[in-house]
Amino acid sequence: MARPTKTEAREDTRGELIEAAWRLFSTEGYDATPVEAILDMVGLSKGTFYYYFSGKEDILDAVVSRIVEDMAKDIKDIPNMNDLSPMQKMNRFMETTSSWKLSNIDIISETIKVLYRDENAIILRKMNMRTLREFAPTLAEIIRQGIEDGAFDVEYPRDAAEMILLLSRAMGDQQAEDMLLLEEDPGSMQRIVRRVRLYLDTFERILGAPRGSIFTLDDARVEEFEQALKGEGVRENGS
Amino acid sequence: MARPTKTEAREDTRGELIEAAWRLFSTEGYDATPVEAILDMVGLSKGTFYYYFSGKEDILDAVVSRIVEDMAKDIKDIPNMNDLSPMQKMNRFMETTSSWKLSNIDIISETIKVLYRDENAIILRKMNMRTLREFAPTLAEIIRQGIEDGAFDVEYPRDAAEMILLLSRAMGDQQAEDMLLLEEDPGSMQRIVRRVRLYLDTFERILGAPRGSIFTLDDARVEEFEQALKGEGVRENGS
DNA sequence: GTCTATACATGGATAGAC
DNA sequence: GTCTATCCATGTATAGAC
Repeated sequence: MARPTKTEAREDTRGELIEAAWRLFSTEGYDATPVEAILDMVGLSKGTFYYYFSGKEDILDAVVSRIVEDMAKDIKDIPNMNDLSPMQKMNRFMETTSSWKLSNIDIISETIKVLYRDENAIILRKMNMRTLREFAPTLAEIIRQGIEDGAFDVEYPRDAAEMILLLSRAMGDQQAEDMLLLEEDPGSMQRIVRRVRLYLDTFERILGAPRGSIFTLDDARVEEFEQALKGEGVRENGS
Repeated sequence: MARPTKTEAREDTRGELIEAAWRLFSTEGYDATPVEAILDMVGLSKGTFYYYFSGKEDILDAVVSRIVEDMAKDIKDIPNMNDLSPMQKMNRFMETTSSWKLSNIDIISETIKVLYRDENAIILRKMNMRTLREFAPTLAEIIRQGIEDGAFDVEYPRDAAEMILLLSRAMGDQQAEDMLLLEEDPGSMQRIVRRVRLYLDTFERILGAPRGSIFTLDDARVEEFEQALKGEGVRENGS
């Protein structure tokens, strides 16, 4: 693994470091990843690291920023998508941001297992703080539109937005735990579905939207959910 | 600071270590506290530490256990307090557990400032996990009683209980942040009150309780809140 | 069973040359 | 902008006294 010469590959050293850091943090954990390991992966040495970052926590911040900003790109436009109803916008928002997005549950499941370990609490904390700050305004705007539209009944859109984001974070926490349990106890599937329903219900209540008007978790969706989870964990009985 | 001889004071070495650890973790932070510092405070040396604990994270677990179990003692009986209505039990529960308990805000505010620093995320995480597990059954029981009583309308008490605990955790997070901001921007007081109201409102909605039936944040309470916060931070103008 | 003293390895951070 | 060399704090482990 010879280090590439200056003239070729190395044109975004900082970016490479961030990417390598994320790859390691998300597979090994934050504490468990020595700065050295990041450097090794990219083929650089210590001095260089401290040229680009003030310390280990600094590169974690950079990693988090990159991830959150990537997501932010996808949601910033939602309020302007005039072919969508407020409710559809809301759904789109939730689908884009929520880590419990079903479609790629198998892809991220390994990552989740790592991130939700106690020692990595700092990663999630930073993520959550950033997402709250970055996403709340957009979500508030969607809510505001919903109010005008008569779909929602909320007094303070910004507060409601933050509350919803906090709630979905909590939901993510729960689901991460549930997913781990699921590997040994497939019976906990019902509990998961029950919880998701309760969360969705609460969202609606916060928004003052009629029950079932948004975020319906219909049987098809549950089915999809189960499939995704089965792809994980219980691979042996390929039924 | 002579070390006490074996015959006298040292009869609960483990307990002393836990207490010292908490004192340091809550003032200096977890990472920032070397195991050495804990030992110094108690007057012991390294070997002793590893006799009682398997490592640094182990003593953190012990600290968290002690705190959570202390709180648990105070709430375990609430369901049996037959002179209280379900709503009153609910209120009692919230008052006992919530870190946003107003009465001692000035006492704990320094601690909060430390605990809510990113690097200490692991402490809060462990706390939250434990509280959820320890308190959810009791809270679920209270809710169950409320359902029988007709005060609440909930389908799955246990799920609702967990949801409420998650929500109060989120509330704690927000308030911790707000409190820090408050020191530079006293105008954020309104936002705090607004948020608390929204949270209380959401609690009620989750419980299917009539609006305003529980958790009322009346003006007297707000006043109390403001006083408590003024005692903190803005001490210079003793108005 | 309880504690002291000490050794060791890891890993974050810095200084300064090229 | 990148490297080498080095420092030093600190978590962890162990040998052995009482």
